[in-house]
Amino acid sequence: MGRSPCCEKAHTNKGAWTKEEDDRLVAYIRAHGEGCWRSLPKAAGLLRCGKSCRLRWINYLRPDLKRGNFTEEEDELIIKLHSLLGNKWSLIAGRLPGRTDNEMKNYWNTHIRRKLLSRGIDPTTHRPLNDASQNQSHASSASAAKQHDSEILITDTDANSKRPGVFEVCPDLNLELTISLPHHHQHQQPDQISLKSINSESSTAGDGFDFLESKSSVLDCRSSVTQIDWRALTE
DNA sequence: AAGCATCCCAACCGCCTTCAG
DNA sequence: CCTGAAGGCGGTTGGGATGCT
Repeated sequence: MGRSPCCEKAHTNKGAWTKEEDDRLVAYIRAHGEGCWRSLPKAAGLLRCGKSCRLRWINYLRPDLKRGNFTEEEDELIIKLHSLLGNKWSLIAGRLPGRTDNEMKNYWNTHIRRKLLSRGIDPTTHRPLNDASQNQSHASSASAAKQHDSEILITDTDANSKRPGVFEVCPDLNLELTISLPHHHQHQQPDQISLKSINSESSTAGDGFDFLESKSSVLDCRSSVTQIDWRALTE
């Protein structure tokens, strides 16, 4: 049995937002902050589903959004993050300040896919398009992420749990990714999950992974729910 | 100028996870 | 522990914008 609808659909608007609706939503959130999305529409005088309000705010109305074209640096960063994370758009977006997961997803599907294809690279596997046998015998990290999700891509902090093959797409990358679980409750000690590269023979992260230069950088994902700690182990 | 095709992106849908009761 | 509500995420779609013939 599916979940009940998030709101009373019979009395909600759908489709494009009007200027007035935007104004109401912005004014309400400025006054009260982001609170309970379910109750927000009624409180703000909007005939919208709470989820719709949340999406509109996060993807379009938030003041910290960076609108406009993506830079070449952002393009390359997105490609590299996608090769590591697969279609984890919210995680990728969290690495690019002012960008949203929806924007990332759209941009990937409309621009970057094409860009990679024109380079002869499979946008799903990040391997050369004519490398069919490789594609079959070696699951990329992206597809691995899709198929096995956290089971493989996210290992625990125990180095012994490393599994071969996960990071084949970036064999010389020595990367540790630590994901802190949500801090909803401040009293809780956040558990940590980390990603470690398998092949640490090469000590340099020199194949363009400049974004990993800093030894420890914390990023806040868009939702502020998850924190990720990327570390390049470049010793 | 008109009609059609394609592109782009905002918004929706449905599923999953989290958490409170 | 179980259940349902709510938030969050990724996939998909509708329709306006743009390009092409």
